[in-house]
Amino acid sequence: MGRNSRKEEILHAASKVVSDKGIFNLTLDATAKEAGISKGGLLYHYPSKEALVQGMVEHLANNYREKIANNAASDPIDQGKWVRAYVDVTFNQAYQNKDMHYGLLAAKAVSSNSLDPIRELYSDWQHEIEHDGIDPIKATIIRLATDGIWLNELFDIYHIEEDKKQAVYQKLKDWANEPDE
Amino acid sequence: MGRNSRKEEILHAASKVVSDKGIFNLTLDATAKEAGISKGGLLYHYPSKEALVQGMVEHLANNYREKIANNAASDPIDQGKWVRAYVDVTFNQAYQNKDMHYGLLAAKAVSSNSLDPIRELYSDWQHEIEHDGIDPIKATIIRLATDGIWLNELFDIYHIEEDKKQAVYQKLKDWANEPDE
DNA sequence: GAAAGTATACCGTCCAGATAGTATAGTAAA
DNA sequence: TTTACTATACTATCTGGACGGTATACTTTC
Repeated sequence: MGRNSRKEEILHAASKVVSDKGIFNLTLDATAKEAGISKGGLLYHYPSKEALVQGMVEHLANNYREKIANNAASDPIDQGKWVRAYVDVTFNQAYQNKDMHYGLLAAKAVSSNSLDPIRELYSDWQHEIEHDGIDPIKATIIRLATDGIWLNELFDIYHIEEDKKQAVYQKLKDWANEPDE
Repeated sequence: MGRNSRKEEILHAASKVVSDKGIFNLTLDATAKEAGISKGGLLYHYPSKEALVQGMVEHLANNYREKIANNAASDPIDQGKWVRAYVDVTFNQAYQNKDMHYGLLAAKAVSSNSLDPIRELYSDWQHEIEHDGIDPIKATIIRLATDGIWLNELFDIYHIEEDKKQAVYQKLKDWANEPDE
């Protein structure tokens, strides 16, 4: 733990700064203060602001990829397993460390390449989802609707009510269980 | 035209700066240069950066609201007209001045209240969509999937291919035409 | 086993450059 | 004469990041 968790603490602190104060206030000073270390210490771990944001994105991408892969692997039914995994993890697990999503906001703000790991991730998932044994367009719509929820929340445009969210979740999962039409 | 279009030109220039150089480079200098006016002239129209961003968001919200309201009003069939209007406009019209969406990015970066007009807009639409004569959960999913497309593009996470986009569009419209289940 | 060296993990200060916003003097046109 | 600007100069503040130092633990060498 000791060795690695320090860097994670910093990433978490950076996310919190973005979440609390917005992207423009994601500064090295603020991050260091939030993480309880000095600016010098922060720069020891992440030698530039860009490296810090890169770290946020990579951490997020790795976590997410692993979760969904595990979920898909443990699904007893082959047909639709990737779609279900995507829906399940995004609805139920990703919200627990939602603050990590703020890494995306930061990445979008800092530079365009820093989003590369995310683009690759979604490109891979899209491929799995389209070859998942269910109608690829329907599968894509399920994916897009799922994205719609978390992107709306991330952007602070529309926050779906909990009961409505559950109803949407159920319907999307039902669709993911129907065979090819 | 003369009086009002100057302000619009400035808003457009600001969007272009965000689109080309990212949120962090949306500066007053860069916006003025892009709009072909002096910094003093820019500040004459928008006395602060926040006012500029506010202008971007309000202009975007007004345009969007009007387009969808018109589309819904001219739909011969009552049932599902708001859902269809939302899907139609977002898929077909909003992409033409896509750069305006960058106002959202800027607003998200600058301050949280500047997104208020957008939040109100979406809150109103969500209400219409849920009372549109079709299953409200299904209607919400259609809305979310539509959001998924443009938010993914705005965020630069996933760009759907044109033919796939058309197929999704068709299926969503079909669903919006089916009666209540 | 002491001395010397090396790696890791920080701290705190300093500075150049960028930026928002102000001020001001002047211009053109309606 | 008011409106709609241009052009330039200036201030105050913030920020990234470089840098020099410190503390500790481990390793090598004699």
